[in-house]
Amino acid sequence: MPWSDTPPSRPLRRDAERNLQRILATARRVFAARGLGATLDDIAAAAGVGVGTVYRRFPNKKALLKALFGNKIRELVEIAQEALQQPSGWQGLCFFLERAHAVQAQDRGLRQMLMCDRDEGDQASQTQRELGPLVADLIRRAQAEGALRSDLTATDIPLIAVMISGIMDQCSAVKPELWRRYLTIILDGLRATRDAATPLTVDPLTEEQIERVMGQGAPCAGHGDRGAKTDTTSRP
Amino acid sequence: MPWSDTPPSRPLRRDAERNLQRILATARRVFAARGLGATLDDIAAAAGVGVGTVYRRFPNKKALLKALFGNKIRELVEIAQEALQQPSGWQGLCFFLERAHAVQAQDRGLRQMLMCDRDEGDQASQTQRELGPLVADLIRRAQAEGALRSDLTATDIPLIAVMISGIMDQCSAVKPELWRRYLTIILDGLRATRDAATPLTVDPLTEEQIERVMGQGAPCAGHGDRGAKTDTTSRP
DNA sequence: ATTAAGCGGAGGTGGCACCTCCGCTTGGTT
DNA sequence: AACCAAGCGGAGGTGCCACCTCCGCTTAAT
Repeated sequence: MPWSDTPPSRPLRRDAERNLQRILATARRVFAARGLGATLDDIAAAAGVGVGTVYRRFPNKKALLKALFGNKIRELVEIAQEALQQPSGWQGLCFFLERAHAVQAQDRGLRQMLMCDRDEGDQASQTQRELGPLVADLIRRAQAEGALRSDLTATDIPLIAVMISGIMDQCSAVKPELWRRYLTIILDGLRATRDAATPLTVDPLTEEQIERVMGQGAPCAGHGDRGAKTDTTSRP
Repeated sequence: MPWSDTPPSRPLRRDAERNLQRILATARRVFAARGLGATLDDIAAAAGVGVGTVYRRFPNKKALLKALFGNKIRELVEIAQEALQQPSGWQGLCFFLERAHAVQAQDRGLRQMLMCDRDEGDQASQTQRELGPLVADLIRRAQAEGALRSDLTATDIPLIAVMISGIMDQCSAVKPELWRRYLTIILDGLRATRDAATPLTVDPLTEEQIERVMGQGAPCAGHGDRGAKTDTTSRP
């Protein structure tokens, strides 16, 4: 299964198979916790194997990522399909946003994958093309009922995901479920009309927690990403 | 003024003064456009001077940043004060969120500064401590009127900023004013009750634009930040 | 017992940001 | 006009870190 899709040339030796599984499991865990920036060296160490062992199974980091995230993204399509079964369009939309973000909440690497790391023909963007029509349908239905504000479009959904992801990235270490609080607020903003606000079931961050999240020593280590050098106004 | 706060040891030579101003102006522009990750080498080149010239005026990058962002952050305090003058609490809150984010929209570096790069006693976190009570007041007033949902707290404000910043970071190159669309939605989510949804005055991204924003080749270059190596559960 | 498959992890490679240093240039002064 | 300290440029030093390779040793399988 790894190492491109060459047919099962021959079964691996038992220890090798065990190591492979260890690597996959550890990689999932590490990328989920630390994001795609985690190095294969880190993963090897965490899995208790040498780097060489990782590189024998996967020619490079990208190949490992592909192996890991291939199906994960299909999950979103399944959630959208299940959402379309919901009794009302509005419920369907809520269901989708809730579940899709719950999946992303577990996995920082997946978030980065969805936000920006796609490259051309891989499953990621392909699956996302499948997702598009389903989401458009969810929106259409909810609007037809008059429940969803009429000026919302399909392209708003990924940008809602961008907002919620921001919360997760900043806060998951301190309060992993906090994103639900803000999704509730956003959903209240999406309703065409409503009376009372939906009660927030997740408590806000305390002053002390917010200090920890925004304060000194937070991520951005070394100022992280240094901004595209290539000008952002034109594209080849 | 630069180089710590030693008294005006002696006026600079005319050409040196000109270069200093060039450096400051360019640094503002570059950090605003590319974020704090921009290098002093980049800034020097953009300003048409050598790196050495930059380092003669500022001992290191941090010093330059301090010189640039000192006042910028006070601006937010002033906005909050002006917001407290508004006729209603709700209008005040809207005014504050609108204006405060408008300032951040112009400046990616400022955003990063506010989100995470503070270190202990500098003006940034100090000013932010000033901001706290003002924001708390804005919220109290808007709730007293019954306009703002009663379960919102002061710590929600910076997290709304996190969400909106996410939009700006992803989209400012493609559609700089897009954040207003999502702020409108969030504000509609913050109202205690409402009838119709506030019309969105900013158009959504087109399919083609969203492709450009999320698609292949986006930021995250090299996967940027590689996730705290130090465990996030304890702090010394 | 034999042997190919597998293993580990030191180290090579490349890239990048921060900053220093020193020989040349130039504004200001006398 | 002549002098010289202040200023300048930018090549290059330093440190760091991620990716990946290589080869002598170990071990499962026959």
